Amino acid sequence: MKYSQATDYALHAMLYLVAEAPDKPVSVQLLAEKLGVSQTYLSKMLTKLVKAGLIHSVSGANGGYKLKRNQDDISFLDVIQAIEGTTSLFECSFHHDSACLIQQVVADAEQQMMHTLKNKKIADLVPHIPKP
Amino acid sequence: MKYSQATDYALHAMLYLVAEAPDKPVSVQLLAEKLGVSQTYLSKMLTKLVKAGLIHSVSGANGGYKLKRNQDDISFLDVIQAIEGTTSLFECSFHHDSACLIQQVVADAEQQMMHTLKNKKIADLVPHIPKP
DNA sequence: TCATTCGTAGACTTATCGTATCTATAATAT
DNA sequence: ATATTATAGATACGATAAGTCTACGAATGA
Ligand code: SF4
Ligand code: SF4
Repeated sequence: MKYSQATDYALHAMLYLVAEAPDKPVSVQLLAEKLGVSQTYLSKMLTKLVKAGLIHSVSGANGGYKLKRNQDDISFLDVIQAIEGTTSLFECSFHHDSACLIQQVVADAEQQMMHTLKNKKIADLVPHIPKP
Repeated sequence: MKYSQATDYALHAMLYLVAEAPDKPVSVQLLAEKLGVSQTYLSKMLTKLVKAGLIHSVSGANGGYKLKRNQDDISFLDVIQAIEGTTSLFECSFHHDSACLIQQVVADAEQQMMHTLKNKKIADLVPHIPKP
């Protein structure tokens, strides 16, 4: 069980947007080049981020993507859930109890993780970006 | 991103073993019937649990599986890791920094979850098993 | 000893999902 | 208008999960 590689791309793209966040939108072409991934594929993830309300897209010449919200509001959880979805980590196959304990234990644990990811903002690590 | 269904089966099998834990080993045939899954498939998971040192197998007539450790020592994390493996939730594609922050944030969050799963023992919810 | 019962292991098939590409379309700046 | 850029859908490919089948080995008991 792993996060998809798409999440990896999305996190890096967001980090770039937050770090270099100018007024000008940055094109998927530039981002894709930085990340070493194809434009068309990366655009799928960016579109998901748009639909999640994290970034804003501008069509046409000199268009691209820029942040929508205040950058300090964007957490790791936001990005991850935008890509991976919000379905819970564990779903039992039988459902014979509405308040089942196995499910509840795993859900609890997942909540712990989500809490940490929610409190960590992308902007938090801008000062520490490693050199590519 | 979800836990595999195999984890679901393994957790239920363990719960059954802990709850009904007699001296006599319980056969995969019985377990498979209880869980509504084929014997051969379930046996794969049980074999993983054996290799992880959680249960003990007895060959031959009247054989089967029984707990190895003290049942109070068996945590959710033990079972989950036996099935899913122990590779971390997130691995970046570039690795240009040995102490990368993106990776570290996610790893931290995962640790939170693992901590919760480690403190929760299978035996904890024996008193609350729902009726199938 | 021999047949029966039961776990182990590997090869194998099938289904599902992540990864990736291509193409057509809509929106916008110059 | 034309070039530029995001969006959407179809499609193909590959990896992994899910599940089956069969042969083998170990223990029991008759
Ligand atoms: S015991 Fe809980 S997790 Fe298992 S099948 Fe029933 S409701 Fe689902
Ligand atoms: S920034 Fe961190 S997570 Fe991203 S590629 Fe570099 S080391 Fe990996």
